[in-house]
Order: sequence, then structure tokens, then C-alpha cells
Amino acid sequence: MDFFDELGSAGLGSRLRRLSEVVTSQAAEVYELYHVAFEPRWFPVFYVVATEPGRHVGDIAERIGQTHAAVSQVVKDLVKHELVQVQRGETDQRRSVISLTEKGAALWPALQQQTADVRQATETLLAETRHNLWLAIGEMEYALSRQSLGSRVKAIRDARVGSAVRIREYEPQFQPDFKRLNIEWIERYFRVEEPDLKALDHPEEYILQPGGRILLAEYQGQIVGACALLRMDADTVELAKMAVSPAAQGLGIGFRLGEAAIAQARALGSKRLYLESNTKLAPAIQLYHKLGFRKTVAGQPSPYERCNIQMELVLQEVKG
Amino acid sequence: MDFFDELGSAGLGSRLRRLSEVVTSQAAEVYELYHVAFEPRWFPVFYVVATEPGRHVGDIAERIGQTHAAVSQVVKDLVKHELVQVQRGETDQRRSVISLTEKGAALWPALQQQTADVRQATETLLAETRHNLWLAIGEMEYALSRQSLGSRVKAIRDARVGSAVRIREYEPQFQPDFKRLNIEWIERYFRVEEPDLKALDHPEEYILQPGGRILLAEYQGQIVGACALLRMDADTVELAKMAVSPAAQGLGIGFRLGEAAIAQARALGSKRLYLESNTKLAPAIQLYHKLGFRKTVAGQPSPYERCNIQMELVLQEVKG
DNA sequence: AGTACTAATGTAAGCACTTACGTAAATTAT
DNA sequence: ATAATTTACGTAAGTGCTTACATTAGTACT
Repeated sequence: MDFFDELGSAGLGSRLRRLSEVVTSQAAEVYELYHVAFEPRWFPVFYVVATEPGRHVGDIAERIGQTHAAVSQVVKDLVKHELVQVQRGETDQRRSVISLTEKGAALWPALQQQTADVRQATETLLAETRHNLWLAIGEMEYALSRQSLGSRVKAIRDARVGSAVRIREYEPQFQPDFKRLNIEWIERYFRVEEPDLKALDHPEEYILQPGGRILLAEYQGQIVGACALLRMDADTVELAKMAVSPAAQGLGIGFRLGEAAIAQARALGSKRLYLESNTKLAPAIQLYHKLGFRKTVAGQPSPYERCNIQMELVLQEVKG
Repeated sequence: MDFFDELGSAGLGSRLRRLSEVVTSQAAEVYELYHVAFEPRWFPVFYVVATEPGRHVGDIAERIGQTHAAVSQVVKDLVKHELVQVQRGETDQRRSVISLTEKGAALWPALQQQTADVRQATETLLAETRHNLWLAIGEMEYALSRQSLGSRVKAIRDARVGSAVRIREYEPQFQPDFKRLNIEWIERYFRVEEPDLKALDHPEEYILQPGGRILLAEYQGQIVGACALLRMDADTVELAKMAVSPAAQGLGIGFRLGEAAIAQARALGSKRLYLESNTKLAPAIQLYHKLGFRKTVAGQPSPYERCNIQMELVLQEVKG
């Protein structure tokens, strides 16, 4: 208890498990109280079999929200205790249709009575509390189905990282970082080509002087991402040399760089932003898509071997 | 979901389990998101080891509210992943003192950051709901620790049965029931003796005519319990021939009979109610105790072999 | 009718814990 | 000091589900 208070709601999963264990074991005591040879986990299956005859395993599983495997196992137990029996389906021989045995049918009224008692006890119990557990569970299930815990945490992390990421203009001292980040991923997936080295070794000459831009992402005092805009013609700019260090991937840094690059392209008066990539780089393609880029049908020839896809983002519709 | 609504809160245990599974598996996704090679279930142990150095297995278990076995297993896993190391205790060689390895220490800051994110996400999640799950769990744990589900259910059942049990005065047609109920338990534990048969076969002659009473309990149209009051002398009445059919035991019927008998004894003007029993019959002794009977030190000699304990209940203090 | 796919089920193994049990070290009683 | 008890721990097996896999029956398509 102590510990959970300290840890806070991050331990929600464990805490739920612990409570479910307490409730389950106390439920088992209830069956003892009624001296009924019956295990709590049988109940959902038995209930469906008793109230809705003619159902088969998969059917029951769907009804009670468990897997067919769980139902199959419970049925096996129930058969062993002679409470239900299994028949092959008439129309469909694959089905296991479950029905009560005489012994099972004899047990049912007592079980119903007991369930009514348990329900009443639980309802009194819930009424004792200020925060209704039953309703809280329902709301939580709904909230989690709308958005998973993972994506909620991701949103929080992205917000935190976002405010700690600084997008910077190129300065000469960043040339080694710019080169390192790009060489890293090119070597990982492809091989470094001649045009790469030119641009990475002499960015001022090959990128900035022709009217392009270089952007860098700084996170926790380190340069962890980079990208470049290359001037193609009056209306078109190419987005290239996009790189994020592996350690900083998944933090939304690529997206921040992309946004900044698009803003820059607009500022340069470009009407169309264009890029080349490779379908092997699925996360990158996904990122570009998220930024608004769409695949172009027929494109210019590329100077790079590794490119097999071209994408573009229209910044300003050309009036036709 | 459907099913639980229909079944009502009787399925609280299963439902908690299901939710805890969802939360736990979503928590695992979070670790993937941070690409940290870490399993959620390690967290509590790792947390204690990181924040409170020098602790040993049992110590950690107590801290996080799990068993030492669970901690021992997690530690084994953590050692395999080189995140912690184990040393024998210095003063006590039985202890396994756990500490972080370098790798573990390196992981800790990232994990702390992640935990903070998870906590924030969970808190936002909880804030979205009208019924706060976290507080509801706390309240439920408290309510269940005060009174278990079993005893709550029992109280409800006793109330239900109580109103369905009718305590009746003896009538000649009940003689077979009176005999059957008593023979049943006597034969089960002891053997039927001569005075038993006299009283059971001819209750009017041996019990009623000397000024005694016979009470019967009717439940669902059947006689399921009986007891008799035997007049001893002007001040003393003996409670005897108390019997409840096995199928109806545990329903509080004995208690109802006892209460009625005590009321009758008072009505007869008796100052002292006395009984003989056997310590082998633990539930019976417990019942008598609950009714207010206390063991007497030295008693009268008994006509029955099977009696090895005498108890009495003072109805009206004899002024000394 | 033969083939590929899909559906229904049973079985095995896994998960994150528990309880049960056995062993060795420490403590207490004699 | 020896014996009896308690404590600390690790291992095995159980719990109530799940996922993964294998088998067999039914369906759709040629």
C-alpha cells in the first residue's frame, strides 16, 4: 500500500492484479460457505450453459469475453465433475455443444441463489465506497479502448522532448555532426556514394551557396538530427540528408525537423517540396507521409542508387 | 462487457483480472516505445534496489507487498540481464543483498524519466473518468480488509434464510421428524443409547408431560431442525436433542432454534439453562458459546456416555 | 472432384504472480 | 554445548487466464 502510494499510479497494473487476487480468493470462500463443490472460474461458462442451452464452445467464449481455449479448459473440468456433457454439433461436426447433466441441473438453483446473494453483498460493498469500483472499471476500459496507455505516454513524452528540442540553423562548427549523422544511417542500410561525400564534406559550397538551407536538432546539448533543403529551381526545393541519431529515434525529432524544413521552404518562396527515399526505410516514409508528402507518379532521374521512391508536398498550388 | 452487465457485480474478480491484463500488456508496450530492454514486472524490485541500496530479498518483498519467492524470481531474471548483482549478507550469511550493476545504474535515469511519463499519463487517464479507479481500489481494499466478502455474503444469506425459517411448537405429527433428525447425528458420531430412544419415541410422555417443550425449525416446507427443553427442577431447564439436518447446516438455523429455546426457558420461569455435549462436536460447542452458554466446572452426572462437557446459561441471577 | 482457404476446437506453453516445501544459517531454550 | 525453533531463501508447482500451434471439419473455387 505504502509502496503504491509512493510509486503512484504507475503501478496501476500490479495493483489491479493484487485486488483481483483478493476478490477471487474471497469468492472461493463463498463457495465453501455454501458447501458447493464448485470453482468460481467455472461460473461464467456454467451460467451460459444453464441459461442458454445449445451453445457451443466458441459461442460461449464470445458471450463471456474470454478465449475459446479458456472455455475449452473449463468445459473439460466441468465434464470431469459431471456437471456438463459435450455433444458434437448436428449440422457442424466441428462444434462441441455443451449441456447440463442431471447433476449440473440439480446444482443450478442453489448456484443461482448463491449468485444473487453474492451480487447483493457486492452491491452493498460498492455502495460503501465513495468511488464506485464497478463503474470506474467500465470507464477505464472505455478510456483505454479509445486511446491506449502507450500512445498516451508517447504524447506526454513527445511534449516533454518537444520543448527540449531546439532546431538550429547551420553553423560551420556543425559540419562534423552533419556528416556523422548522415554517414551513420547511409552505411547502415546502403553505401555512401560520391554525391553524398561532396555535400557532407562541403555543405557550404554544395548546399548553402546555391540557396539551400541546413537545419539541425539539438537535444540535451547534443546535435541528434539534421536535414537539408536543396534549391532545385525557382519553384522547387528538395528535402534531403534527413538523419536522426538512433539513440534519439522515436522521440518525434524527425517530425520537428520536417516541420521546420517545410516552414523554411515556404520562406524561400518555394511552391513544391520534393524528396527521394527508399521504401526499405519504412519509418522514414511514414514520417514523410505524416508531414503531408505524397508519392509522385513519375519523377526526375535521381543521382542516388539507393532511391526508389519520390514524394512531394505542394506548398502553393500553381494556378492552371 | 455485455455479459458482465448482465451477470452484475458477481463477476467482479474476473473483471478486475481482465482489466489488469489489459493495463499490464499496455504497460509492456510503453517499454518498447522507449526501446528499453526491461519488463514491467521487474519494476518494483528494480525501483527499491535503485532507491534504497543494501536491501535483501525478504526486505524488498515486504517493501513492495509481494512474496519473497516473487522477488527471488525477479532477481534471478535481473541478474541474467546483468542489471543487478547479489552478495551474501555481511552479518547474516542467509541474506541475499541486491545492488545495481553498472549497466543497471546506467539504465536507471531513463527508467525514472519513463516512470514519470507513465505516471503523468495515468493521472490524466484517471482524471478523464468520473469514478476514480485508483481511489476506488483503495477503498475496496479497505472495505474488504474490514469484512471479507465471505462474511458479507453469509450475513445476507442468514437474513434471507432467517425470514424463511419458521420455529414451530411440537405437534404429534412431527414425532417422526424429531426422531429422524436426532438419530441421524447420534449415529454419525456416537451410538444411540436407551434414554435417547425413550425420549425420541415418546416425546409427549418423557418431555412434554414433565413440563418440557419441543421446538422445530421449518424451512422451505420441511422440518430441518429440532431441539427440546427438559424440566430438571424449579429453577433449571436442560437444553437437549438439538439437531439440524446436514443439508441445512451453516444456515444459522441452530442459532434460531437456540434463541427460541432460550426465550421459552425464560417463559417457563427458569433461572438457569443447562446442557451436555461432546467436545468432538466443535460446531455445536461454538454455537452454544455464541448463544451465551459457558462451560461449567463441576456438573451433575450425565445419563449419556457421549457427554464430556457441560455448559450453562444463567437466565436470572440468583440473589445471594 | 480436387485444392486452397477458413473455422472450431483442443492442447501446450507462457505470464506474473501465489502457496508449499526443503535446506541452511541464525537464534533461543535446555 | 547441544537440541529445538525460527528465519531467509530458492525451487517447484499451481492459478486463471492468455497466445501459439496442430488437427480436423466445412466452404469456396476451379
